[in-house]
Amino acid sequence: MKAKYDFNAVEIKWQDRWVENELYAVPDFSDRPKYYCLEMFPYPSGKLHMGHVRNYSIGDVVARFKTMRGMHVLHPMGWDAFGLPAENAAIKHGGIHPADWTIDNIKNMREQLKQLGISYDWNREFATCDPEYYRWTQWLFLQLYHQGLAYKKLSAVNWCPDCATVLANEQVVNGGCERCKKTVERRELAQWFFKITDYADRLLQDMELLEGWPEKVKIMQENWIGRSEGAEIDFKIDGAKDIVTVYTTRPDTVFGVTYMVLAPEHPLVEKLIAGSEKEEQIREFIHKVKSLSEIDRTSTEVEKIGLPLGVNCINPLTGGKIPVLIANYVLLEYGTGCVMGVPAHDQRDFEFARKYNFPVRVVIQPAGIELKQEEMQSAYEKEGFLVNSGDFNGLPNKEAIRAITVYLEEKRQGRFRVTYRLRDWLISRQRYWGAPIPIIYCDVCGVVPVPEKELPVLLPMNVEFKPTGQPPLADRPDFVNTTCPNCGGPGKRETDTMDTFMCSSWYYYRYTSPRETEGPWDKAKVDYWLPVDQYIGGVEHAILHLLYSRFFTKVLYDLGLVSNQEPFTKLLTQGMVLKDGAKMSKSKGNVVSPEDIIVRFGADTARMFILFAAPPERDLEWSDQGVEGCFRFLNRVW
RNA sequence: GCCGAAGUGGCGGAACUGGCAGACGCAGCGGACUCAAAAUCCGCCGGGCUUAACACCCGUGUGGGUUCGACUCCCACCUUCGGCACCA
Repeated sequence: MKAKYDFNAVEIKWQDRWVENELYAVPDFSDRPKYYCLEMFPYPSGKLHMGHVRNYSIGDVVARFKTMRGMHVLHPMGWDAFGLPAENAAIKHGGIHPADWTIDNIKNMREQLKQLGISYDWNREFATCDPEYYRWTQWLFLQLYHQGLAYKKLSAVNWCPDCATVLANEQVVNGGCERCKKTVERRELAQWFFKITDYADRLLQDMELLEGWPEKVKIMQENWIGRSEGAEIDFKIDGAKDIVTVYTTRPDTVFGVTYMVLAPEHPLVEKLIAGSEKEEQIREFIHKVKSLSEIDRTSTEVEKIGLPLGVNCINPLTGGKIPVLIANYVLLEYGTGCVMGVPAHDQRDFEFARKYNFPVRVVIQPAGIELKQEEMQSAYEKEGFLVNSGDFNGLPNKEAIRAITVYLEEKRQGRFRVTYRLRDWLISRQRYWGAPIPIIYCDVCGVVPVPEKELPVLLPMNVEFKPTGQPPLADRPDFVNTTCPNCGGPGKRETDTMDTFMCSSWYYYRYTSPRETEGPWDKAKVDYWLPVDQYIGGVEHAILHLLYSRFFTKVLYDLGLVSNQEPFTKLLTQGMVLKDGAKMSKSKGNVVSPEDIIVRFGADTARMFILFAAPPERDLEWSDQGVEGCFRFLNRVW
């Protein structure tokens, strides 16, 4: 009879031999066609979970398949090692340094990946918290800075009271912190931003290059960028020199404007109410709206409240006077922070006008029916022909959009404008465990970038970790106080660190030349290997990580640092691993640990089951019996 | 509300371009081996009507339609999941 399938002996024997022979070490170049297979690198949280096993098993199959087909395959692994959990662990179990915690976890997870038998070239491994790595993260920040793509501005930011840190819009989920779910508040802080909005159009247009991406991911990015075409129109304030500029996608309805609404934070508001008798009342209202958390502020459930400023503006087309107010539903960040109210042709405006008794003025009539403002039960938002609109009467409203904008442009009271929902990328974090932003503030010279030869700006090791709201680095005088590289006078270092999404926006270039010291990478090697032929990871990165990586690639392309316009040719978003119909999570207690499975059945059983049980892009329902079935199968094969 | 995806046996899921629905695995049932059990091996395994067997009928979320032929295409609807959400 055949010997029993002793998976333990077999797996260890071969894994040792792979290491001995450096079987998966990949030379930098080859005559064979290249293939770059990449799985999203993990955050070293402690141990591998089934999602990792699935992700890396899929990648391993692709890499091995392409190798067997005679291709020269790059299949590397590394660590997304900066981030909050390390710091939280340090805060929670005092005495553990985030660096030690992270390094420990990496050691564990590396061991587990080796046990799984994934065919990585471990010679190319790195962690984003290595100074030799974040040196180049900082260098890249400087490149963006020199391009005018990094800027600092005071702005209301999302503040998580629990994590005592600022969150990107992207990290706010349903008004709560992405990590701890705590309701997010608003605070004014000076923050560093990247001008990703400058690239909005290219990010949108180049999506046609991404044939190997799931349609779903492309649509999500498209919606996130949220391009909209319209016009800016200037309304003069009656009896003053000031101008209110609105953004609208419906310039065809300008004749129907019966009120005007500014965001409470709009810069003009202060000026308009100064000295007015209602000043106090208005201030109070503004304060109330501002203190509202993001969740209350943006919820559709919340009642729309407006407050007249006691000022009128002039409709540039009719010359008529229109009352100006402020309201909680108008957002400063979108468009111009100001909306014109057209109750007859916008449902939201219709409801608002009902509440505050603003007139409903019909300016678009559908063919065949006559709309009467007194009888309208809802706004008419569809197509029609212009009425009550002076010289534009009779025009189909689609044509009127263009005609009216052109007319306003000639009068210099309006212009075509494209707006995006996408906001600039906020990269400042008031946290310790991240790459320091390489900037020095000098009383004489102002904002001074750290000279490239002085990089990296090292993260000091000896720091207190307490969520005081002050960045921990600010408590270290020997870090903060420095000399200005420009004038040699006293300078203070920036104490914010960078969003970890920044570290993960370029790591796939680093694998091509992981020990490079003259630059972030060797261009010849990047040109050889990039773009990544197959990228594999969870859908949860459909927007953030993938959009940021695309943005970075375009900036790098413009700087001549890379030759590819897009980073990832093909993308596979694998489904989640579920148990009992829910995502595996500690809180639900339905976690199956890869370790146990490997001990009981061996890595091959684990890999086989996870590949076999569901198609890669679909969610996978965990089944203990299915695992046993795979194990039995392997026994039979053996 | 808007955008998107998915609904197939007891379960996970196959079915590539409109051509034998249910591959493969799990569970279940029957058998072999065994004193017995586990393991292993063999057979059956959507429902109905039959049943010695052939044959026949119904079946891919619901209701219509196109077609010689529909899980597959078209229209309407229902359910579930994911994303966005006062975006002017």
